[in-house]
Parts: sequence; structure tokens; C-alpha cells
Amino acid sequence: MRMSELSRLSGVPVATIKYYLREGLLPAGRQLSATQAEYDEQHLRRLRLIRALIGVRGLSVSTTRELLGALSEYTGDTHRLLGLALGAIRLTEDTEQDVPELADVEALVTELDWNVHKAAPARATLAETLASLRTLGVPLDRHTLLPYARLAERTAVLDLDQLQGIEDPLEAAERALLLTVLLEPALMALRRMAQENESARRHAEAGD
Amino acid sequence: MRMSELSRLSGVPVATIKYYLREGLLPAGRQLSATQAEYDEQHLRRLRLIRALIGVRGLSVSTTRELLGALSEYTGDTHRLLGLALGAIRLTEDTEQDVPELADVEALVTELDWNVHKAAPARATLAETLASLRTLGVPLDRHTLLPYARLAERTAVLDLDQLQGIEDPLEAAERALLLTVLLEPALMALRRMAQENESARRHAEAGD
DNA sequence: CTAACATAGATAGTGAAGGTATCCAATGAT
DNA sequence: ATCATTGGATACCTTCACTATCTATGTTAG
Repeated sequence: MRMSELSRLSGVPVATIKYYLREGLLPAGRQLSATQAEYDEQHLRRLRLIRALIGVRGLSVSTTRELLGALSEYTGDTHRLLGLALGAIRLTEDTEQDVPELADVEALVTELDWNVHKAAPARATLAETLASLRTLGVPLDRHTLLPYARLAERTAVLDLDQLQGIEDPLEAAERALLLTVLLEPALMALRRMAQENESARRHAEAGD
Repeated sequence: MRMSELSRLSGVPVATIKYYLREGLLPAGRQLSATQAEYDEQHLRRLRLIRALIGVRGLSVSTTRELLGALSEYTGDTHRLLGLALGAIRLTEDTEQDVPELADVEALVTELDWNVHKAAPARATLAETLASLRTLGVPLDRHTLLPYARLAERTAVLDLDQLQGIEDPLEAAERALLLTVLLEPALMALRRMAQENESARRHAEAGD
């Protein structure tokens, strides 16, 4: 298919597709001549993935590029891909300064007996958030955090279960990305709804 | 204290503080004269909160303004405040178009027997994410989503527990905001670490 | 009292991010 | 042969979150 058809099928303007090509998010089409290139189903699929990561999850173009790079590089090695994908995303900008809470995180990981890479950015994200909360007068200690971590553990089991039994390695890789990254807004939405429900429950019990 | 001292104590540049005042994120100080105003501990506290919401959680200035507005308006009514706070945040931009997955969300909420407002933005966020996943070939049905929702339920219980036993209504309101909003990056970080751990566990079991 | 400096508030400018729009030469369809 | 379409290059635009400058007024040290 031509670029115009790719645009029509995906709903993404031609100018934007060109932009993604320039930025290296979308691989170039098969060159037919100096001014013609052909795109296929893979491109359409990739384009939809890009829109989901940027539009739904709110990732930046550069983060998306890293993620997609990991996807093509580690197709077939889901474990490695997962590591790369998890590492590529930063929820907070990294301040890169040593925050004292890193020790708390280390202690928590040890207590949980988790096998997590020493340099995992998630550690820094967690430490930074804890530091911020402490500054604001809400110090969360390990004791408080532990049950949250146990629930995260069970969430991760559900996540990994979803990846079982997929034979096509490309599909497995893509699904790993989608489930780890794109599911985040959904999980946060579930938590918000659950909070509203729980709040209503307690409010009704206590007062009128 | 003067603005310069507020700046020094918070680490936020004077120009930025003026910007937050203009944008209505920070209440004006007590006017001493035409060109002098005094700020107090409350302002410092508020300023730190603003930086955390914008810097750590990555909220936009306008979302932060809504949130802080809800905070001053509903101090003392934690249940109402929570509703406002949960509603003010949108993880995804709202497409506002009726996506078929809204029915699935409705069914899920019914099955869970949750008391969630019909117009809660979290419903739309969830529906939109599900729609996106379906388009990408990963249709998550209610059956798959249910265990995630159950875990969210238990997370919400932990969240609400944190708010128990705080007597000062302003402090309770602020903490509600912090725990619902600022804890999100921390929970996602925990999930990422748990995934890495779970992936390592299964990888080790299966292969070498 | 006065000179030097600080401050509040208004207005304008900056830089990054994420697109959009315009050109143009080379096709491909009619 | 003609004429709209395409790919590629380049320039432009808009939003966001600040940041800098300017001015009139205050404060303070000598």
C-alpha cells in the first residue's frame, strides 16, 4: 500500500507519518522508485502501536523510539525484551542525585527476596517518590510499603501469565510491551475506581 | 517571609514562583504594601506540593490547579475531595467519543459490585485503553481483567487505611491527594520490579 | 535625607516537544 | 501529453512551562 492508504487505514495524517519516519519510529517502506515506496501490514500494525504508546500511555517520541528499538532487537527473547522495555521508561525525570531512600528501596527488595537488577530505573523512581513524600510530611516506611509490594507481586504474576502460550515470537514480544506499558493507565484507572468504591463504603458505614 | 526567602527555602526560582501565583496554583501572600507581600509556612508547603505533583508525578499545570482547587474547597470532606481529585486527573486525553468498551467496563463494575459514579473519568480511561488493546490484537475480556480489579480493590483498602486517624482536616485532605496521586509512580515502579523478578524466576525455571 | 538595592507585578521572550504545511522533482495513471 | 500524486526536504506553527526584563514602589545603610 501507499502512504496515503496507510494514512487512511490508520487515521494518522500523512505529515505525521512522515514525521515518524524521520524520527525513526516507523521503518521505511520498500522503495519502488525514487518517489514511490510501498508499505505493508507490519507498518500499519507498527503505526497503531506508536499511536497507542504516545496517545494512550502518553510516552514521549524518544521513549517510544527506544522501546520500539528494543522490540526489534530482542524479538524472541522475551525476558531480555522485558528488561529493556522496563528500563526504557521513566515515569519521572531522573534527577540522578543520590537520594537517601535508595537504601530503603534496597532493604525492601531484600526483604521481598526479589531478583531485581541493581541499576533498574524503577528503583530510582520509587526512591525519588518516597523522598518526595517524606519532604511533604508523609514518610512511608518499609512496613507500610510491604503490602503494596505483595500486591504488585501478584499483579506481575497475572502479567506474565498473559504471555504464556504465544508461539509467534514477534507477537509475544509485542504483547509483552503492551501488557507492561499500555496496561498501566488501565490499572491506575482500576485503582481510582476501587478507591472511590472503598471511600463510599467507609463513608456510608461511618456517617449517614 | 519574603518571596526571595520562599524561593531559597523551596529551591524554586523567584520567576517560577511568580508564574505559579499568576496561574493560580499558589495563593497570594499577605499584602503589606503596594510592592511588598509576606508568605508563610503554608505557602512553602503548598509550593513543595506543587513541585511534587508537577515534577514527580508529571501533572500539567492546569491539572495541578484543578487538584489544588479541590483541596481548598473540600478540606474536611475527604470523601468528596477524593472524588474531585480522582476526577481531575486524566491519564489519557479524553477522546470523548463513545467507545464500545464502556459497556464492558459497566459489566465489570457490576460484577465487582463497585459503587462508582457513572461519569467517573476512570471509566473512560479504562474503556479507552481496552479499546486500544483490542485494536492492537490483545482483547482483554472481563474474565482476564477481574483478578486485576480484585488486586486494585485490595490496594484501595491499603490506601484508605493510610487516611485513618488523622485529626487535622487540612492534613487529611493533603494526604488523600498525595496517596492517590503521588503514589502512582511508586506503585508502577513496584510493578515493574515485580515483573522483572517474576520474569527472572520463570526464565530460570524453564531454561538454564 | 539620600543613594543603593530589593520587591511585586506586568509583559515579553525562550526552548523543547510534537506535529503541520509548503515545495519540488519524479512518477504513474488517463 | 498531461496532470494529480508521492516521497523527501525544509520551514513553520502551537502549546507548555518557564525565564528574563522592565518599571514603579519600598526598604535600608550611611
